[in-house]
Amino acid sequence: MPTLSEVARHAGVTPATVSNVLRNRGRVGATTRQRVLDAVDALGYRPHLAARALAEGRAPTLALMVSSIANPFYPEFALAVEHAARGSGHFVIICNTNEDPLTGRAYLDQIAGTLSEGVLVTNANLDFADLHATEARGTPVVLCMWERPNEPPGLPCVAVDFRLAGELAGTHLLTLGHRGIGAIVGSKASGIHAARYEGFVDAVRAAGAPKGRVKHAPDTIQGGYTAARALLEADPTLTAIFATNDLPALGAMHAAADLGLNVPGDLSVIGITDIQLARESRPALTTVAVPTVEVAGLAVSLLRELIESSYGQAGGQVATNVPMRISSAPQLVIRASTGAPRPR
Amino acid sequence: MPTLSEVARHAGVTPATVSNVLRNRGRVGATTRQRVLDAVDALGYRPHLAARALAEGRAPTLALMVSSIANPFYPEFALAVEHAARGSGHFVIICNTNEDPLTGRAYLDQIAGTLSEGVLVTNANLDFADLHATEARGTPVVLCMWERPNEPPGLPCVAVDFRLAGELAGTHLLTLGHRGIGAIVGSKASGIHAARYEGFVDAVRAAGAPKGRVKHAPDTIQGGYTAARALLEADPTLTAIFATNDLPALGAMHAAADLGLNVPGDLSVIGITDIQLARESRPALTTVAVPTVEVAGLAVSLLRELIESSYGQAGGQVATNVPMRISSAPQLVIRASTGAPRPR
DNA sequence: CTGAAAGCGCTAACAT
DNA sequence: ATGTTAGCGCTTTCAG
Repeated sequence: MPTLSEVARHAGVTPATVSNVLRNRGRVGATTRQRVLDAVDALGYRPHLAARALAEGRAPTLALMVSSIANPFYPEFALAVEHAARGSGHFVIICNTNEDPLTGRAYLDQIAGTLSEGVLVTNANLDFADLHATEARGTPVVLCMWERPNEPPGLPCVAVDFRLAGELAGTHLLTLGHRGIGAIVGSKASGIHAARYEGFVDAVRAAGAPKGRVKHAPDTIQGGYTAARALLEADPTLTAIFATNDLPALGAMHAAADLGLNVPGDLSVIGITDIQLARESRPALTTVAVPTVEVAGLAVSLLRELIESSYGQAGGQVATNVPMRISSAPQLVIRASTGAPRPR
Repeated sequence: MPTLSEVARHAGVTPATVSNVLRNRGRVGATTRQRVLDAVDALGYRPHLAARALAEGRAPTLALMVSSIANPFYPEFALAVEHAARGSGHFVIICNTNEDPLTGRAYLDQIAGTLSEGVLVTNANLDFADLHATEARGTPVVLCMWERPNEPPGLPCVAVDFRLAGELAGTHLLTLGHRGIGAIVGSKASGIHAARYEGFVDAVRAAGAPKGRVKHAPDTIQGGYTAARALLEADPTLTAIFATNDLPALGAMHAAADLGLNVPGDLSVIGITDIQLARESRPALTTVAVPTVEVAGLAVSLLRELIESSYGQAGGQVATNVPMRISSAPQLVIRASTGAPRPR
């Protein structure tokens, strides 16, 4: 691998000049520039990113913390993040925490500030203290999916109004005429889906409808399946199920199938997020769509801003107030899994 | 962020000594070592990975080239790769090529050898010439899912006997009694699923069964859906569908549902790979499982070996013969989407 | 067993 | 418009 100096020698100039033409800095004569450019591709020169990172004091990567990329929401989000990141010349390192705060901390300790100049956090079950620590050490952090626009966390974030998402789902079901509605809410350790459920409950209460049954479940198809069966067996009069995420909603549809229930004839099912699979399930899942791509874009651009401004600052303590971006509102997407309850 | 020298100063030793204790190199006195260790965590020191990479002449990351991480197979594979990579202290950078060779090349040009010391390639539709070029520049490359153990590519790889996978699928259907079988084969530009289809055809031919219809389709649920409908409409007597991948197989099941066909009563469906979704579909998909985790492990360890040995070599030209690892055989996993054909 | 010194490949003032 | 000079933070001979 040829180095900058080799290119310089080959072109009969100094390394500084080569560096300048490569990054369009100090003005360089048109003829010299051409000579350098020729040398560059004569030798097949590629800048050494690690060397550059060291010299610039900044790394060309962003770390994306996810609990497990096997959950289909994350790949979709990761794709959008990568797209946005490339726009600013960043590569993205995927950090699977497997829901383990220690793994998360290990990642943060190792790469934050040394290999990545910024950290994007999805619901990866990380320790907030660790996040604050990495921020204090000078590496900006942004939370990608904060669920409560009205209750900012202590960290920069992009928020999505998930309470509204829950409300929209509830209202849709109510409007259709459902009164017996079961709810499957993601447990995720820290009751992370609480806002979604609150929105749902508010909608139901506003309609003066009887509050239905609730069951907590892991954020998986299987989790939703089990929860739905339990719900339906405990109360066979339920005509609809609301899940705080698409995966459990999909599981609920499977449960219905196994119970001989037709969706949406006998049971309506609605989720939240609108992952790819929601479009591809049979019947297609009605859900409340979260603007995933937009959120990824907002998160990356907020992170970039924080990164830029952090290089102005002295130590690590950056901004005075913690910034929050709010995504556009979640939107109800009516597909085939919901319909009017039919008298049984 | 404290540096090595600061730690050294704090501990009253020189940087060299700190480096030594941190990496257990030159022998260091127990007492000095302790002093250093204390300084390290008194200051909260973290090694600067970019600096280390530069000094060592090697980077702590591996690049994983995928066509699009949105295809559910890749996240599963990526997870396994990351797990294996962490075992050797590597982070993994996800490179989505979106099937575009130019994007792939851009990634290779930028990170291979400067930010990543090795490249893992899945069916990302890259230009082989580019791959050879990065290899020639000294960065090892390994193909993760070569489909023909008997026809090694010119690159190091881990091969899976996909011909056998196709054969297993075909045999299963034949054994069940099917005679009218439709096939959906992934197009993927370069007819990448040819081996799978050949195996299937061989099985069918060996049984003296009439060769059924074939339809090419993209490797998606939608692609399988469309292809299956076409197949079924063209020949309603088909009692089974073989798809060269799980996603199209899932699509075929949806098509069956929309056509009012019961699976497996009216139509049996089988795929290849055994992605997570295959287990979670209704009915659960019968498929031929590929040892994904094993493949990821083999790929990473082969890559590691190539990396180590490449540091011995002078320029870039490494081994004399191109290594190939072969995974254990694909295995039929019978679930609920296949059964005996019922007379219609 | 520990220190001194050179340098990885690049950037960034500052000179010229 | 180009060259000089210092490093970035770490590793690594080679001395002591």
